[in-house]
Parts: sequence; structure tokens; C-alpha cells
Amino acid sequence: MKFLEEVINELVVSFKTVYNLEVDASKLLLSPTKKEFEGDFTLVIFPFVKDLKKSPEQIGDEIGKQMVEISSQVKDYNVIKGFLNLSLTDQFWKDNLDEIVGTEVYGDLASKDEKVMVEFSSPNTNKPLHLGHIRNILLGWSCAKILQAAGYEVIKTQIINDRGIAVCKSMLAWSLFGDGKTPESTGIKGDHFVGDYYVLFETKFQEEYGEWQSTAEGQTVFATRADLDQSEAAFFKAYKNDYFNNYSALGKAAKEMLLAWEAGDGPTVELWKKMNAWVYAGFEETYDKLLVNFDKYYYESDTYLLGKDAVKKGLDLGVFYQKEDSSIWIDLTDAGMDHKLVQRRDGTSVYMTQDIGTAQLRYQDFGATKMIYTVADEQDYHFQVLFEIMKRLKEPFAEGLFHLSYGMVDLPTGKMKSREGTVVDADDLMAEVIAEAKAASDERGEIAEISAEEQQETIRKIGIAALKFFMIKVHPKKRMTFDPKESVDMQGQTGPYIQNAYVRIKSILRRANDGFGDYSTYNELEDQEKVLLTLVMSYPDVVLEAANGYDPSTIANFCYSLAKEFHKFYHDIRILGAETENAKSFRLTLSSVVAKTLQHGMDLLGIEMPEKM
RNA sequence: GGCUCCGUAGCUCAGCUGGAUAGAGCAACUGACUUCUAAUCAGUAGGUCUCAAGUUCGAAUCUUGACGGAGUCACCA
Repeated sequence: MKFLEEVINELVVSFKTVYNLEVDASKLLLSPTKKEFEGDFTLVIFPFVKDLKKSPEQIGDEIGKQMVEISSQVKDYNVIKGFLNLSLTDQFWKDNLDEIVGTEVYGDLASKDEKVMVEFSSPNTNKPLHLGHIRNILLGWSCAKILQAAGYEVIKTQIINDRGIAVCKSMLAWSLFGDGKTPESTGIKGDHFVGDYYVLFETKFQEEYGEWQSTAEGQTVFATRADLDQSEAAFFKAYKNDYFNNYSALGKAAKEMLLAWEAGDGPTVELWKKMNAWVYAGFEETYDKLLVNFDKYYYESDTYLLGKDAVKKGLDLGVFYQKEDSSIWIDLTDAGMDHKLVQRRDGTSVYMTQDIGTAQLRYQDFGATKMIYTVADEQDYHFQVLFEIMKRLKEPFAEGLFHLSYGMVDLPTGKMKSREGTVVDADDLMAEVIAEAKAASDERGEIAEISAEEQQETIRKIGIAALKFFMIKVHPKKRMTFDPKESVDMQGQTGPYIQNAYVRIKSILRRANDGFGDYSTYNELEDQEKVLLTLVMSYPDVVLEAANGYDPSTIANFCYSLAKEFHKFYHDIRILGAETENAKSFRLTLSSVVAKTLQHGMDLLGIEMPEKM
């Protein structure tokens, strides 16, 4: 960490002076000394044994002695086996605390003058947001915040899948069975309203399909198409798509609607716009509750034809090749992947082509040299291929592409399936978790001296924090199980636990309006003070690590450690009742810095801090 | 079958740029609220870090191979 730069430089000098050995500063890793041992920071000596041909104990002793002599920050040392433990002076700690206090926004790193685009959420317009989206949104949002703190200029975006046969299904169902109802007239949130018609379409279609199966036509199809040993039920289950495409009246109507939409038919486009507006209003409401927003929206209705130019460019570059049937492909076998189609023989785009075109469009729009795609891990291969194609097309942003891939959220019963009605709705979940917070709060009695409104607001913050922290504390790549029946915890390794540490500090600071004085003569710092300060000092490194690894869980785990350490500190050491005014000032300052760091870290996770709880 | 990801305490997870005796939370048990508010703290118990081999002074961490789980390998998105 940067606070140790000086010490590390002195170590370099010491190795040079004592052994005439050139050591690279980056090789000298100082880690906080384990609690069982004396000292503040530890250098592992073993790596130097080979070069110096001396025992680790001897090297440790000689370097330690030299450090005490030349460094104004090292006051003592001890060597245990191959570990050199350095004890630093009180001044070192106080200087660093001063520096942190003097930093404008502690945790924000130097500006990088580089743009990065982060895509997340990216829903379909025919279904409300669910549990899976919540993980996606929290990860993407947090990643954007972290990159911003790390100095990038961030553009948050999503691409909305607002076209295709699925969208036409809900449009058709509403036209046929909607009776002119609207979200306003029914009081149903827009995205749920439209989603209901998507479900209704499926229901009506199933009815139609069921009836058809016993008709002469259905039976003939079964008799001629089914495998010998296939039961009627199994056959019809597998045949559903074919039925939709070849026999269904509803299917025919939906496909006609899609054609009409693609042709720009007036009434169809009007209906599409009207229903989309309902959905978007619903989405915005959910985003607001989750406290997230976007800088730029892309719509598939605008981008689904993109990528044609890229295909041409690829052909010219010799990156793509054309088959005799005139379909266009890329050969990625030398990169360990397969051949991949980029344009159908009828000249239309596929998903891959669309993504190529969209990436190029985004680069034109914003000039971002990094693009982060927050998409579930089932699409790992797709993005591997996409990024390889971009490299071969020599796109200027190709090296900055990253797939923020995350594991699915499972229920105890397995995968969420909309058809089986096991989807956990985002709005319901948030309401539930806030109710949990309310129950927990009621159990512990009223929060003193705040209005009912503030109380409600606090409970909201606590509930949402519990949910968000729960989802974001585990590494993105890990698949997670979510049991909606088990209430989200409010105690232990949770969001509210961290909020509580913050609230405790705030409460002390409110009482101590006089206490922010001088601590320059405070000496003999407590170990717990040093441990706490060391954690705070490591925070900028944690932000950097999270940004480099696109991993918000790093921040979450740091916040938990810091809160835990503070809770312990709070319990063991008097702050307002400190032995001296200097000690009190030091502890108040330290606490305020902990609060600022917690707030900054939790903000990177999209979690708000209450002032009281 | 090929490729990718995951496998650490009963459960949920940290730790993984190799370093000292592998850490938390939940659940169980015990103790601490007239205190800077206990959504807290302290303690007990719980581990062949899936297995095997290799590299190394040193491996949960790196390499290889097995085993188990998930995903993917569409002219779907």
C-alpha cells in the first residue's frame, strides 16, 4: 500500500547497504503482522536466503537492525523463523491518519482519462424483472461504481430486448383478450401487466394445442410423425414448436404480427409503443427502488439489423469466409473454438452479428476503450467467440472487452422456470425483505427521537441492504441458492451489521461535537487502534483490486472486516470516555475515518447508510 | 465426448499475485445490556481445504491427472 512506500524504499536501501543486493521494490511485500506476534508489518525473508547464502534468522536480524537505524518510521523489530516483524512509530500512524483525514474523497483513486462502458440488466419487455436480474443489476451497478472510483469515466447502459416473436405474443394476447384494460385502469404495475398477457398467451395457446391434439389433424400428425415407442404425451410435448409454426391459429397470428411490425405497419407499431411504455414505466419503478440508473439505453429494435458492415469488413480482411450456400462464417479452430456462423444464407444477421454491430455502435457513440458485459455464465462461450472476432477485426476496443460472467441464482427446488411459476419476482422480493426488516425492528422497539417517516425510510434502507449485501458478498462466478422461504438474515455477516457499525460511529460523533481536537501528543497507540487504521489504510488497494478483477465481492468482504473490527474496538475501548483528551481526539478521528470508509465502500455496492437504527 | 466454471466446518462463504497454528457468519451450547443503543461482543464445539502425484525450504493457493456438480458446444436470443 502506498502508506508503506517509504518503509519499502528504506528496505531496498537496507538490502543494498548491508548486502550490496539490488532488490526490486515490488518484490518486498509487507503484510500486516499476525495478531499472535509482536510487530505491525511483516517481511518474509525466505526468498532472499538463496541469493545471500545466509540463514533467514541472520538476514532478518541484520536487515531489522539496519532499518531501525536508518528509518524514522521503524522503531523496533523481531525475527521469528523467516519472518521479520517491524514495529512502527506512533508518528507513522498519526501521520497516516492525518493524511486520510486530509484526503478529499478517501477511496476515490486518481482519474484515468479513460472511458469504460458497463452493460447490465438488459431485460426482455415481456417479463417483469426477477431474482436473476437482481444479481445482474447489483453486480453491474457495483462494478460501474467501482470503476468510477478507480478513476474511469463510466457509461452505464443496457440493451433492451424489445422485439421478436415473444413480444408479439403479449401484444396479441392483449389485443384479443385485453378488453382495453390498462395498467392505470387495473392498478397493476406496467411490466407485470404486460407480463400477465405474455402468460395469458401461453395459457390460451396451450388450450388451443390441447384441443387440437384430439382432432383428426392432430391424430394424423401423431400417427405419421411419432417414433414407434413414443407415447402420445411425450410426442406432443416435443412437437409444440412445430405446432406453433405449422398449425396454430394463435401462432399464425403472432407471426403475422411480427411481420407487420418488421414492415412498419402503423397500428402494430402504435400498439408496440404503447405496451412498451407501460413496461418501461414499470422497470423504472423497480430500478428506482434498487437505486440504480442508466446513462444510455440501447434497444434491439434499433440494433437487430446491425453488423452487416462488420461482416463485409471481415470478408475483406479475410477474417470471415463464405460458403457455397453464401452463408458467412469464421474459423476459430486455431483458437480452440469452432466455426461460427455470422450471417445466414438469406443474408440476415444472427445474434453474434448483432453483438458485433452493437459494440461498434457503442464505440462510435462514446469512444469507450473498455466494455463490460454483465451476463450470466451460460453465455461464456458466446462472449469468448465475440471477443475473439473483435480482435481479429482489429477493433480498437477489442482488448478492453470483458464478460462479467456470474453464476445463476437457483431456488432450493432448482432452476427458476417461468413456465412453472417458480420465478421470484424482483418487486415482491424487495417488499418481503423490507417487511423482514420491519419485523426485526419492531421486535427491538422504536428508534428513539425520529419521526414515523424517518423510521420507515430507515427500515427500507436496512431491508434493501440485507438483500443487496447477501447477493453481492459472494464471488460472481459462484452459483448461488436463494431460499425465498428463509428470511434474509439481519445479523452476522450482513448489510445491517455493517450499517450498525456506521450508525454507532455517527451516534458517538453526534455526542462529541467538541472532541475533534489535536492528538499530536497521543502516544502508545493501542493494538486495536493500529489494526483498525491498517484496515482503513488498505482500502484504496482494495478498490483497485476490485476494479482490476471486476469483483464487487472484494469490497463487500472488506466492509464486513472493517465493520467487524470496529464493533470489537467499540466494545473494548472507550472512545468518548478515553483516558486523555488526546486519546479521545485520536479515537474520534479514527472512528470518523472508519465511518467515511464504510460509507464509501457500501456506496460502491449500491447500499445506503442510515444515520440511526 | 471437447471446452469453461465450481468443489474449504452440518449449512452459506472468505482466504488463492505460494509463507507463521486454514478464518468468518448461520445453526447448537455458554456468558455479557442502570454501559459511547446488544441488528453488538466474548467463549465452547465443529476441518484428511474432493482425491492423487509433481514443483518448492514451504502448497488450500501453482502444474498434471482423476472424481463429483453446473454450463456450453443452434442458420435461438
